[in-house]
Amino acid sequence: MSKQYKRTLITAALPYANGPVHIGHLAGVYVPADIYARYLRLRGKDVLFIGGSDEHGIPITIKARSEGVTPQHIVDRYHSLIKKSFEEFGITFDIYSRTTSEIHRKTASDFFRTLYDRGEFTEQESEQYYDEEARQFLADRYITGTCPHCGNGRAYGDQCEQCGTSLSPSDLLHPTSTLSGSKPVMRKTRHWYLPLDRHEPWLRRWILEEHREWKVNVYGQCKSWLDLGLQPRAVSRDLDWGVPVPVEGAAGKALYVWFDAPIGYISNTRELLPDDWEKWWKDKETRLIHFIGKDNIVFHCIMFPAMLKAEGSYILPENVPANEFLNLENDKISTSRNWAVWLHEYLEEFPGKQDVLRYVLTANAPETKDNDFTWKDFQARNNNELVAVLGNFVNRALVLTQKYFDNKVPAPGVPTEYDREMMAEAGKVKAAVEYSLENFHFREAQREAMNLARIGNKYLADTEPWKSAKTDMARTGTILHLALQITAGLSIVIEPFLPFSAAGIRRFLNTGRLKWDDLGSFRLLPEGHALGKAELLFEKMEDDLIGKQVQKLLDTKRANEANECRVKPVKESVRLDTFEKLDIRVGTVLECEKVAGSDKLLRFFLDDGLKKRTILSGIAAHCPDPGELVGRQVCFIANLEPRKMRGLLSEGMILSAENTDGSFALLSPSREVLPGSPVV
RNA sequence: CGCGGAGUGGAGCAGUUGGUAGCUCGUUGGGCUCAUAACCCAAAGGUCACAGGUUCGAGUCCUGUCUCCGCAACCA
Repeated sequence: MSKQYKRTLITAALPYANGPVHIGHLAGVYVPADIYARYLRLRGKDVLFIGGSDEHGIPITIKARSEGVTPQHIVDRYHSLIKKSFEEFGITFDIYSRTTSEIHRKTASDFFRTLYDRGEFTEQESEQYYDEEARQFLADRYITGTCPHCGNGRAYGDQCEQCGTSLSPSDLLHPTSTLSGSKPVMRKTRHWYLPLDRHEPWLRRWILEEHREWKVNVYGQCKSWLDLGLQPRAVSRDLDWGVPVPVEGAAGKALYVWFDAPIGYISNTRELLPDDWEKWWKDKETRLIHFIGKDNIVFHCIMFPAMLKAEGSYILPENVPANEFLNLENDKISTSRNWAVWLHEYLEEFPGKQDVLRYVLTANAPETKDNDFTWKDFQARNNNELVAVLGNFVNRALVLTQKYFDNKVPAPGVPTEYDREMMAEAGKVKAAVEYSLENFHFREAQREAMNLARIGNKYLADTEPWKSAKTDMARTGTILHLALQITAGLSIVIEPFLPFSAAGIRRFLNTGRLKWDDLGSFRLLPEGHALGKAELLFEKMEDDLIGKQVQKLLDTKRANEANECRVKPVKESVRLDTFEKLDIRVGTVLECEKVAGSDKLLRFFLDDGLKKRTILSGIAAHCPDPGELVGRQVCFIANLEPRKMRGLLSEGMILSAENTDGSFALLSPSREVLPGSPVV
């Protein structure tokens, strides 16, 4: 597959405009896509990098409804927020548009119509639940009811999360619409389907035989779907928010968001280049690359290619480098639970530190498996790698030149054997970075780029120009000359990854933008060239700065827990005789102390009217001062089977009520009663 | 027994077609002092999730088991 292409079209998954962009989106899609685009541009290649917001679909209408605004309102808000933060973050889209644009409506509509006229769709009638109050057909997930298998009253239309069974909405016993709370009714509806089964043979050949080089997660996922057998897939919905189905008698129907969204790549190209867009989508010498996350694989590898093939005049993607997911502090990133680092907030709270986030997300990119982002790692990578290795080297080279050579590039003497070894080593960086980037190994590529700074640091440590300055200025000049050339090389090699810092180095060196092919040369800065003013490229981050971010997440977690602790549904009914088996009584606390060696356990001695009873209870975290409880009366279960914990025998269980925020309250009689009184 | 991905020194990751287990960070010791207590050198640290098998030889191939993530509702 070493085919030569004239140009590369890069697309990045369209973010869904019902929320802002977070670090997961960045690490998975936008940072790698941007690195790739910047790299190719730096090499002088013909590149187009397309992005945009995905603004249709049911979730946006639901969000709008819940906020009492129009869907347009929602997408306007998030589109502008997302667009602005991408710009500020240095994601260099050639165009960032949106699927509510007029040109998209026309492009998607025409695309559908072409396939329709050509008989590429099938039509099917089916019965679906309809919410008469919300006047909307209901997606499976928006219907809840009782699970026919386990009786869970909160099963969804597609799955019961309690017993794990897959369901279809008609299986649910008492279906309820989550939109309005009303009882949905079955209604007939008619939809258009893309018969993927018809496309299976060529998809199979195209992916499984002609694209074995795709990443294993992508290839494996595709193989799995193909082996399972593809099914016709609906491409329309009963919905008024979206591109209307351009067919007579299709009032109230819109294109399914997954049909319309990838066409957004085409519409946005068209918007940017009204007269010239076709060569990017229809010329065999264009290489199309989709950057996406793993959830999107089926759409970009199977459905969209099938659409393009059915239309007939389009090229197919050459590669789809999908990443896995990034977690945040050991937990799944979640928009609805606010468990995320939001790009727009980062930009506000860490002004001028775009490159730090870019660096960390690339260094820890989920290329082969899910990875974890932690603030501690963020801090460590900034302090130990960006500051200590890259920033420090640049600063050393510049400060030394300032000190000994009046801030001008000194004359290069004859390089020593050792100098030449270093130069050879530095020369290898270019090919290593290229190799990794061309195989979409961004993590490795960035590490290779950083190696150039490591080579520089080692060179200075080994040659010790601060020592030779005392005896041999010519030699010192040669050393610094070479160190400055490395610095200039750094401004090239880090450009795709750390564009803001690359610009900083160029400013310090008082030089313009260099070409990728200049990388490896040691003649980038002429003798006598006056340097600019040196500043620090990166600053150390102290614990309190990072601590604030960690605290912010802890607060979120707490808020979520309080939120999630809503009143639970009542358990299954029990007969009176079952209840009567329990022997609940009142006892008076005689002693109460922490159990040595345990964080959680308290040991109670109770007067239960018969004897001194020992009960262990796991509530120490809530009782800073166990001694305070002495003399209080509490309720306990007297006939619970005794159990050993930490070597001590517990004879019963003390009853307490747990509050939604996790705090608790002991149950006590409202006035004093005799120890041993039964609770009835 | 649905399908795909992942499970490698304290942390995060590489390991191309099977041939003595690498990198970054951290730790310990030493060196240097131009530099943002930064830099350089060295060392310690792994039965490559577990159990079998193929092979002269397996992290790498095969079989089974366990754990985590995802799977056409939203979501990178």
